[in-house]
Amino acid sequence: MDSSRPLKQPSRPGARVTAAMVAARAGVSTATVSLVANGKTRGRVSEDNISRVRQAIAELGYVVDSVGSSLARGVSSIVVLVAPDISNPFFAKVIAGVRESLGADFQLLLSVTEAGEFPRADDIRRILALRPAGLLVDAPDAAFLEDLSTTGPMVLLDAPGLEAYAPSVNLDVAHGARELAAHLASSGHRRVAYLDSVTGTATFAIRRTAFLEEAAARGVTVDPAHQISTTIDVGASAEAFAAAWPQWQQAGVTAVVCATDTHAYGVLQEARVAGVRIPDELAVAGFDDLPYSATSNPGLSSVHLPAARLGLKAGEQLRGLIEGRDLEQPQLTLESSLIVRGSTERATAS
Amino acid sequence: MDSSRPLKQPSRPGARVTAAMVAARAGVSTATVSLVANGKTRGRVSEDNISRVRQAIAELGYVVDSVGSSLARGVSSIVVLVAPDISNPFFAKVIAGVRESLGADFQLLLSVTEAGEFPRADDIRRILALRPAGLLVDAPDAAFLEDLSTTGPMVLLDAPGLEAYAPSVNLDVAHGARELAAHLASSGHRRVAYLDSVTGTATFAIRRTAFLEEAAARGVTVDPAHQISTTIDVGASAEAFAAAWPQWQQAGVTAVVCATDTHAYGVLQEARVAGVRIPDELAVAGFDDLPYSATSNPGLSSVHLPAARLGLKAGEQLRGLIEGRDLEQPQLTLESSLIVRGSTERATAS
DNA sequence: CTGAAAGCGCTTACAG
DNA sequence: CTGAAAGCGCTTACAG
Repeated sequence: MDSSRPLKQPSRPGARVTAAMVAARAGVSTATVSLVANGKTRGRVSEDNISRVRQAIAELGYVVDSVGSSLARGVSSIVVLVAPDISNPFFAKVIAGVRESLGADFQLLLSVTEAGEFPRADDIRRILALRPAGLLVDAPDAAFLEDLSTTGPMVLLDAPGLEAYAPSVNLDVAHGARELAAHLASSGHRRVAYLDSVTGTATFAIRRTAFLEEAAARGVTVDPAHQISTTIDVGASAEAFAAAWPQWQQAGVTAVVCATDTHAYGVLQEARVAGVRIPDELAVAGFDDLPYSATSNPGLSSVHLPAARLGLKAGEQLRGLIEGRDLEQPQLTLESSLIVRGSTERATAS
Repeated sequence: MDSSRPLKQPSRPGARVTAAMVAARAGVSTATVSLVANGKTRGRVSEDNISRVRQAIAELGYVVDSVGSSLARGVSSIVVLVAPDISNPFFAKVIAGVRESLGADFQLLLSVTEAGEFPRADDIRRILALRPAGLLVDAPDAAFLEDLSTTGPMVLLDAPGLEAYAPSVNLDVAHGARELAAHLASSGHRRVAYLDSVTGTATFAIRRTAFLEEAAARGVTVDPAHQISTTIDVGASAEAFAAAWPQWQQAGVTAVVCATDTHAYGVLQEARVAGVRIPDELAVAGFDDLPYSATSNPGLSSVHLPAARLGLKAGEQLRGLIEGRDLEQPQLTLESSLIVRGSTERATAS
């Protein structure tokens, strides 16, 4: 009599609906409710009870409590994404890809640390205490993976050279780097500078090494004195370029390759201030192909990396592991390739 | 005898260390372990037992299992951030701010939906089933908040007009919008177009309304026929501008205001293609002041919004609620202001 | 100050 | 097909 509110509104707010309440309403045990709620009725629950329970669930607005469920099962439905830096548009895309592949069955928990730094053993413990269904680890170093020593499902993203630790999805940045070297060489550049990222992530070493090798093979000189590095930050990069440019210019440098587009934006910005004409006086290129590289003036030549696909594939692989499937290809590599824009297209291509 | 491995390495990997194991080692009950692990020993545990337990915890590498803990307490240590779109550099900064204020005590769970869409009742239930310690909701609509009807701690971000639902942190976008109108008026513009976002988020309505009002007050005409809208996407915006420009030009439009910098990038891009000189032929401005707005050529005039502070403040407020404190100021508003750059700085300022 | 015990909500052998 | 019961790991009155 005191339940004057319409039943459509699933229970009064605040009062948690439990399996016991559903069981009582449907006239069955909580075991049966659990079976129905989890779709494990196959040959274990009568049609009659299935529909009773379904109705009770609908009427009460019951949702399986994931804390209780996780405790009983031993794992939660949480997938943890460990990443060193998310204030990066590239990373936003990776996340979007992960979300897409994970779907509604898993919740994505972000474990972020200071830009460029990696979680310590402490943080890891706290994460593992959540009993995640799986782990996605972006751009880790070996030390971190040693620390981790988890036995659960795990997939690495952008972790070249660490394939021994877990199934991985990597980017073939070397390919794009070589294309870039070839492009600059064929445009007539003979002396090139390299603006690297200070982050010790493996991908940056590969970008640089592949570029330097191909450049050397094509007769392009990248003097060690013309290789500098800064944090991934427009301002820091602009400053570093401003400081280095006079020497570079004097040494006959006509192009600068940046480890990320973000670095390149700094160069573009400072070049404008300093009156350096791009691309005629200096060609500039980056990696990542962020959305704004198509918009800057001139457009920024950049090695395109499939961020969303990286996240998508990693999520798919992880799902496979969580569901206990054998992965057909534990190691995936996604292509990269150079997008040429105005920042390297000289009128005087050789 | 069979434990030949060094004890420093906290237990053998894979074997979960429980409070019972710690209790056994320290020669106390699990109740005491719990008290020590949670720092609730004040007048309840002897110094002696405290140090025994601490030592056992260290030796075994015990970490409180958060699933068990959450079930017993009734809430988890998870803070859920509900947001309509994260593939947006603006949002990456908001997240960084949230992380900073939340610290190590809480885990940040991202609940993302399709760009521009909001979670349905279904998704909400699944989130609430995690028993979050608190909710952070970015740019919600009233319908969503009605659905939510949660009683737990919740803080809204960028939710102007919805202060009745929960403590909020908002951005004073109207202020920047008015500054922008004043700036364009004083630069001599008399006919201006407006490129809006199709997302029905309140902030966009406020940006537009405030701009239109101030423009009108200053004798600047924004013909309804010159107000169009697209998704927040460089390409979509570029296309829309390409289609609209001939008419705008004919009608004497000399400036276009974009609801976001992302829209503005599309305009800049297309303007270059179409040979429209910026700012002389057309002035362009946006909102958000994304990092690349300082770098584009010309630099993009934009209303700066403090993204990181938005996340930071919201996180702080939420912590307050979770800890049961009364908020001194349940409603916070952060300033916005116009940053003038080359895209609106005509040589011929009146 | 301390520990035995109940309970959080669920899942899963197990016996019927 | 069904339900009583044990158990997941922890926290918190409660009695001592």
